[in-house]
Amino acid sequence: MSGSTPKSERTRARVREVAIGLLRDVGYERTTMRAVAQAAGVSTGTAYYHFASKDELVQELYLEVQRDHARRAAPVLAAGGTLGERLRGVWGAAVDAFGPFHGFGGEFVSVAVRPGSAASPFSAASGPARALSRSLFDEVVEGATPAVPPRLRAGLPELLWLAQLGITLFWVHDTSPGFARTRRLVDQGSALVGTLVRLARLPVARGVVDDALRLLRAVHPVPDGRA
Amino acid sequence: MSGSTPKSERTRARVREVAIGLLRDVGYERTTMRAVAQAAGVSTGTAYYHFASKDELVQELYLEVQRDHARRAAPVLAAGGTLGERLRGVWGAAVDAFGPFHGFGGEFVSVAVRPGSAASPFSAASGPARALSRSLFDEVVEGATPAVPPRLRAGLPELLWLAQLGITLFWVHDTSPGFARTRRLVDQGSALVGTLVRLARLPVARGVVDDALRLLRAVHPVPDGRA
DNA sequence: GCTAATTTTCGAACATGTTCAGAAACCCTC
DNA sequence: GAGGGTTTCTGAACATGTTCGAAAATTAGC
Repeated sequence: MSGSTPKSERTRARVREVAIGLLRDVGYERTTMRAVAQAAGVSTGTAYYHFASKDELVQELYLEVQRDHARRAAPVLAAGGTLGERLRGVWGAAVDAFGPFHGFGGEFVSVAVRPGSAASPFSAASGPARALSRSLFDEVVEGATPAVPPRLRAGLPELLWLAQLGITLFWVHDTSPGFARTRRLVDQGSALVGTLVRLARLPVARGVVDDALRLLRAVHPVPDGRA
Repeated sequence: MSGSTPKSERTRARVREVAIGLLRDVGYERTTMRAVAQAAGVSTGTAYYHFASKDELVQELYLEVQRDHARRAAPVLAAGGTLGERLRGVWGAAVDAFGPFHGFGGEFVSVAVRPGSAASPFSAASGPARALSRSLFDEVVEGATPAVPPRLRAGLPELLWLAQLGITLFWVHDTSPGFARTRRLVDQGSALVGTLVRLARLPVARGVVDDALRLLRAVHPVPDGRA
């Protein structure tokens, strides 16, 4: 709340940065709390004073990566284009942003998927990170040309965000050089979504689309709460 | 290879059973290796002699649960019915079989999703468990009336299996009483799949279906290998 | 400026997963 | 049944995430 930066904030920031650097360089397992504390020049107790758990430190890394993703996706979102093209750009930017962490991706995903974990994309703690990530897909849908049918506007971004989680899970297990298989998934998947949304305009599809939307609503009652 | 049962097998089986019981009753975290060993009447070292890690013990539990799932799904698969009905039955049986573990589901999923983990559904170690689970969806598709279009037979079971992973992930985070939301997801999701497969017969859908099948092939080059 | 409260830091302590050097039990050969 | 080799078992030891009571530093009140 105050204007100046109290000392405690500086210690916290230092621990945060050291932790992110270590996680980036040596992965989840080999980044011990003792190593973080030592590299930050404090005791382990102090590290725990500022961050409740190791997972909370991982959460900071997530935020950093998501900011990077948003940065990389910005030009795509500003450029216009079809839904498929925009989606391809945003998903592709995600693969680019995640790249450096592939070696430890599994560890991170494992941490993220644990419901209790602060780093879970569904947890309340990662609300800001999730909102940032979600908003990218709002923009993908909003700025598409030709415009996405209004009926789909409400649910589609959420669906695309979930699809990105799936892509991430796939990427974690992808050992092909340059993540070639994940790239293919992104390219063909985004094109497929474009085609499906185009088809959704046909009268024959109305029934299925309604069913899908109802499913989405039934399953997702609280738009922004904890799940 | 021998006919009789050596003593070592008995110790191993005892550890296995105690571990499964503890995991079932008190969850992943509170099931310590020391507790398992003590309850089995051996030392911790002995437990590690028979099982390389705690995850490997969890893997044993998975196998058990999957057998239970298969048992529950059997009558559905024997009964015939439409694709949607059969799918609903098999997915519903999964929710039933998983039920007792909901409290610790997240811990288990977290373990399962770690690529290195023996318990990962994509790992070589869980090949048998995966094959068992996969085969259920082969049967779902094979026995459906009216028959599933031949073009879809190859890829659909894999897709439905993956969808079950998604449902499981959803279930883990589902805190509604009786897993009501997950049940809705299963009911409406299986119906939606039924509708989609029905629509896939229409000429207008031929393009999308081809794209989807191509995507599946491009992304999944090795049908039964490690991924 | 001094005292009391509050914030921040420390480091020892605890429980856990895992390892390992060696002891014990077992099995086979002679 | 004695000796040697293999399998099985043991429990102490290690590193790790986390907790906690107390010390130190800082701030607030007067």
